[in-house]
Amino acid sequence: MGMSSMKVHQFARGLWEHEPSLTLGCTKRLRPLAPRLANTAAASDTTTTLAPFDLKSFIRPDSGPRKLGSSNQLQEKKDSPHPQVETHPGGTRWNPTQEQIGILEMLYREGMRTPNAQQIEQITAQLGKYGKIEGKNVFYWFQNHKARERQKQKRSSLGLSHSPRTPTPLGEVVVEREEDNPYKRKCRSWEFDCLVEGDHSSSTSSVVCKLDNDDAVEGGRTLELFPLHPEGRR
Amino acid sequence: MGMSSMKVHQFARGLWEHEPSLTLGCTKRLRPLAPRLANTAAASDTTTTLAPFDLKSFIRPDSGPRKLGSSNQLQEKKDSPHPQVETHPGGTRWNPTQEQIGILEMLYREGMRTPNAQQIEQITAQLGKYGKIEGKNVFYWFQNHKARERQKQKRSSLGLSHSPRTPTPLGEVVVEREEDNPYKRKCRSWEFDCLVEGDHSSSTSSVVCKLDNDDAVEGGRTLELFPLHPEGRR
DNA sequence: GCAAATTAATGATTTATTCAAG
DNA sequence: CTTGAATAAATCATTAATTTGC
Repeated sequence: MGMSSMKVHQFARGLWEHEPSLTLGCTKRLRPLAPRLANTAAASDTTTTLAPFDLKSFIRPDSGPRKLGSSNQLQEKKDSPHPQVETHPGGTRWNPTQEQIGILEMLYREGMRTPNAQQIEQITAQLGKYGKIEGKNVFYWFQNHKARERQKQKRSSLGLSHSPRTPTPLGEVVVEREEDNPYKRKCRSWEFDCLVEGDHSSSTSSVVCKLDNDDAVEGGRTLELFPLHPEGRR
Repeated sequence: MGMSSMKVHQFARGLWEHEPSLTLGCTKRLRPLAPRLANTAAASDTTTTLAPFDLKSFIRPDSGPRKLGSSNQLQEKKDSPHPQVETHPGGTRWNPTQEQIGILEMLYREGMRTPNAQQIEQITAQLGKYGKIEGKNVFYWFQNHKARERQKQKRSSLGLSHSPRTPTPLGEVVVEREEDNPYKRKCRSWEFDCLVEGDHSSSTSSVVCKLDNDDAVEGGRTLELFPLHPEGRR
């Protein structure tokens, strides 16, 4: 209701009041700064139980366990009474199986370099049959593999240092210079198959990702998405 | 269970066997302008309960399910009698409002540098009251802002005298050497509030993100997630 | 005054670098 | 050492402010 919107406004106003300098900031943008209005966005907050938006929680997330040499201002408290982020089961880092690696390498050989969200989704689903895996693993794998192939190439061109290892996929083709693309970009907004549904009361908006997969992965596998452009850039 | 794995196995094997023919050596994709709309993996079949995992669709994304404005020159501008861009009027990139910028800058000043997923979620929810925004926008904003502030600083230190016009907020805290952290990493897997549910028949696994937000923004707002570690690194 | 051309700023992606687990 | 994970740097792409010509 109006109440809630008021809340937000209050919050915002509070912020600004809190920072006198902010006014400066507002007029600071030299060039592209238009007296743009917030548009109707505000209107949209019709009935809402506004979220807390607790600044403190932002600045000093409970998750800030150890702070290395931060030494920044903002004292922190090292509490962690509520591990809100349940340490996901599975523990550490992804350890790909042979099958997974095989598929990934094949895809790479085929030319895949930066799969988009949709593709990653599918790949992940398939590789999941061979072992626990998440989208980010696929995402990172391609990034790392690409970068390291390039590195390897560069290195080999320089001084051929012994490269004893490498379970070389026999018959592997040298992937020479498969890159250096003209770099054409599309810059489109990413797209995922996400639906937004207004829902019951919920002080904060929560994101729920539902993956309707066939097999029952151990209930509760988290699925992460990430920023990816829809079409492979190239 | 065994069933599905077997199937996958088949699939995988198929891929490998396919490999030779797929060598895209010849299919130079200088221009991914794929006329072929074969899209839809969705359309595909369902012949098997197993997902398609169509390699072709991977290599040749065509991902533009819809709205893919195709890429470039080439016959674009095709009408669209229905200006009904289901994409929001802003269609393209995020254009922050003053309020949004103000809040973000404040948070930055407060010391926030790399908000974690949870934080971003909250920030996004709040900023959403002032205008359309997605998590990735917040994520990028912090990255860009941080990088550009650093850039600015470096430049000013190198160049001539210290910037005379610094609108330095009186008594404002020094921007501190907020960088060059010892780089301590936590290496945790990102976490978002995602749930996985096995679901009804569906040839392909699809991801559905449900945001139970209050305001009903034009139905169908896409929500993207991104890779973020749960706790701010530092 | 308005609209095309120019330009500054900045949003969005990719690449390079780095840290740390095994 | 190898490589998964994460961030920072570099780069591209698009928008809005400004300029220019009428």
